[in-house]
Amino acid sequence: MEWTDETIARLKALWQEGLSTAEIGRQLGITKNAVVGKAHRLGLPARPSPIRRQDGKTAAKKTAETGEQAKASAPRRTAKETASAESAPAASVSAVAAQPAAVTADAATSGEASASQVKKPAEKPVVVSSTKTESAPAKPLETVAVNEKPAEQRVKATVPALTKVAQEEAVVEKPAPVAKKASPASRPAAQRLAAVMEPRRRSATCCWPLGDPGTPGFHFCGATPLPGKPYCAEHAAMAYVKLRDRRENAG
DNA sequence: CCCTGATTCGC
DNA sequence: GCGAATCAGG
Repeated sequence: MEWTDETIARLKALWQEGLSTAEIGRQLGITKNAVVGKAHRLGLPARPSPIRRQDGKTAAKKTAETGEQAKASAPRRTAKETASAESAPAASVSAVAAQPAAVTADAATSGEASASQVKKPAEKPVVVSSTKTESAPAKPLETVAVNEKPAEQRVKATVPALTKVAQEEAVVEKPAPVAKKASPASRPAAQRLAAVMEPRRRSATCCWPLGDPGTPGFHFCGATPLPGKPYCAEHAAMAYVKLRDRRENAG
């Protein structure tokens, strides 16, 4: 994997948005291991994990093993076939969304998530978390955009297609005709703040992140998004892909 | 089983 | 530095 500034930036952005490592990996066309490893090396903040390993023990065990059978090098390399499981046939046709969860807020609003299988989406650190953006130094208009970025909305990727349809229907609200980028400063601060904190409003522009957040060059796609989606048609196609099929085309 | 993230360690 | 293998919890 060639970690260009581009990919690193995207990793950072997606990581900071709270996407799962596997999710990030799929979008970048790499494995979750690569994502985690890189994130770890970059010193990115560890995100809530239910797991914590009992240190020392396993390490000692491994050390002992390698110590004893130093000759039998690279045993697990051969087990590489196991990895095929990940890139294996994506028979599942059901789920569709990568992170179309934006809907969570909207669905809740309309009160009909029909979420028999939706796992309490609200318990995730969704919208609020995106407020802690590190790209604050940017221009005000970007600050606004940041709060509408992709991950502000993530839902369990396991959301069934049916539910997704229901959600999309629930989202058919008309986005306020607000020219957010056009004249942010022309609006009263209160209004701008309100706009920022309004989770239900769909972005007026495609929020696909480009570049490194926190740097002047960072920007969002900016194209006209699909109705009810944070991305333009082009990037929505990249973001909303079948669960298992993503690794190929992402990137 | 599926998912998740963290760590280790050969390369 | 990289990431597959592995661990480990949900």
